[in-house]
Amino acid sequence: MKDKTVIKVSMPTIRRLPQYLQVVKKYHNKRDETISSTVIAAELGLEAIQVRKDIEVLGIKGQPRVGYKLIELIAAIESFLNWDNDNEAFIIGVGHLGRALMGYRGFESYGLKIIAGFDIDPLWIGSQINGVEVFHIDKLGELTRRMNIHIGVLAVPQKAAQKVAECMVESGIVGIWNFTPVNLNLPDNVIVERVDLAASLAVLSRKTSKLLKQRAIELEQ
Amino acid sequence: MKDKTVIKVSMPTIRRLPQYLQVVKKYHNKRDETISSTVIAAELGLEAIQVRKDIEVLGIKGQPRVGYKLIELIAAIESFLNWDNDNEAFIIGVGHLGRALMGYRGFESYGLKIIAGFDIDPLWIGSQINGVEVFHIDKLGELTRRMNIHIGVLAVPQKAAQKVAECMVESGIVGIWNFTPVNLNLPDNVIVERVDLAASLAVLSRKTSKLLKQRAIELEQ
DNA sequence: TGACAATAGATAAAATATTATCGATAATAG
DNA sequence: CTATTATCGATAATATTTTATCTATTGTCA
Repeated sequence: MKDKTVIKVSMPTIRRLPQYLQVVKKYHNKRDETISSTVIAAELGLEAIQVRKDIEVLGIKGQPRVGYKLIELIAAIESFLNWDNDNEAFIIGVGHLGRALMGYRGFESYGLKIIAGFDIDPLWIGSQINGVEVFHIDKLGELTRRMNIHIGVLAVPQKAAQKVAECMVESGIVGIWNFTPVNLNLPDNVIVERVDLAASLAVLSRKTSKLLKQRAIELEQ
Repeated sequence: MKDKTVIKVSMPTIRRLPQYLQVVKKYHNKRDETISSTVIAAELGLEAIQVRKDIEVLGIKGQPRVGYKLIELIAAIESFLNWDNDNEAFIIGVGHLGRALMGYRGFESYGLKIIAGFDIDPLWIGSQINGVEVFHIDKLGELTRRMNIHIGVLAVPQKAAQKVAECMVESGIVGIWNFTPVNLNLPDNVIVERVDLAASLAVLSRKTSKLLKQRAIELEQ
C-alpha cells in the first residue's frame, strides 16, 4: 500500500471539483452510466487532460474508451469534499446577505445545512427565516457545543466581523465561511475561507475595461 | 520607452490588489503618507516580497527605507482596476440575492454603481429597492443602449441564467458578474466572472474536515 | 477478425507563480 | 559623521500548476 495520504492536492483542483460534480450529476440524471474526461472538459471549457489529472487525486480509476463510472465519480468527489456527510452550520448575521444565504437551497446539494441563525437585532431574534430559527448571539457558544457544530457562516456588518469571528472561535467553531470583506485575524488552527467579492470584481473590471479599450482602438483605425 | 503594455499580469496578482487597496486606504485614513511592503504583508498575512512584486506591475516606484506613497499607490491600483471611473451597472434578478447585492453599499468603493434592477416578477417592477428602480427585463436592451451600460450583475434563478445571460449579451453588455452556479455558454468576446460559492465551500469543507480528522487522531493517541 | 479511434494513465515538458538573494539607497541612532 | 538597519528593485532559484507526449487498453466498424 503506497502512501496515498501524502498526495498533496492543489487548491485549483479542489475548486474545480464542484464543477465536475455539477456536470457529472447532470449526466447521471440523464441515466448515463459513464462519463469521459473529454465530455466533462467540453462542458466546462477546460482541457480533458486537466480533468483527468484532477480526477486522479480522487483515487478512482476510469476505463479507456469509456470513461469513469458516474456513480463512483460522484461518490468520490463528495467524499473528498466531505459533502457526503451532512455538515450542519450556523449562520451569524441575518441581515440582507444572511437572509439571502439562508434562502438559498443550493447549499444542501453541497452537504451544508444551515440549522440556526444568530444576530443581535431584537427584530429578528425568535423569528424564523425559511424555517430556520434565529437566536441571540449570546446563545452561540452554548448551542455550538451542544449541537457539536463546526462550521459558521459569517455575514455580519464589516465593523462587527473581527469580534464576532473571535466569538465563533471561542464557541468552538473551526471553519468560518467569511462573507465580509474583512481579513480576519484568527489563530492558525481555525480555517477561514473568504468569499472575496472584491477580488472577483477586480478581475471583471480589469478584463472588461481592457476589452472596451481595445474595441475603441479598433474603431479608430 | 520600453513596452510596458506587454507586461502580462497574473490573475492571482489582480485578485490581491483589492486587498492591498483596503489596507492602503486604512493607513491613508490614519494620515500616514507612505506604506512599506512589509506593513502591507503583515496586515494580510502575506510575504513582503510578493507584495512588492505585485506593486511592480502598477508601474509606480517606492523608496528604500520608506515605502510607497499612499496617494500614488491608491491611484495606481484604482486606475489599474478601472475603479477610478464610475462603472455603472445593471442588476438582473432582484430576488433575495439580488436585493442583498443592491443593498450592499460596499460596491461603490469598488467603483461599481448599480443604477437599475430588472426582473420579470410584477411584484417588483416599478418599485424601488434602496433607491434603485426595478424595470421589466424587456426594457433591458433599450436601457442598456441608451445609458451605455457595459456591466451586468446576474442574480436570477439557476434555471433562467443561460437565457437571461444571452439576453444581456444581445443588449450590449460585455461584462457579466455571474452570481448563479451556472457555467454560462457565451461568445468569447464577453467577459464572464463567476462568484463561485461552491468552489469556496469546497475549500472550506475539505480543510475543515481534514482538521477535524487530524484532531480526532491526536485524541486517540 | 483486424484495423481504427477514443480514452485512461504514466511520465515529461512547459508555463506560471512564488520565494530567495543581493546590491543600492536612505533614514536613524549613537 | 559613521555604522546600522529597513527597504526597494533587479535577478535568480524554486515551487506549483498546466499542458504535452506516449503507451496501453478497449469498444466500434468494416
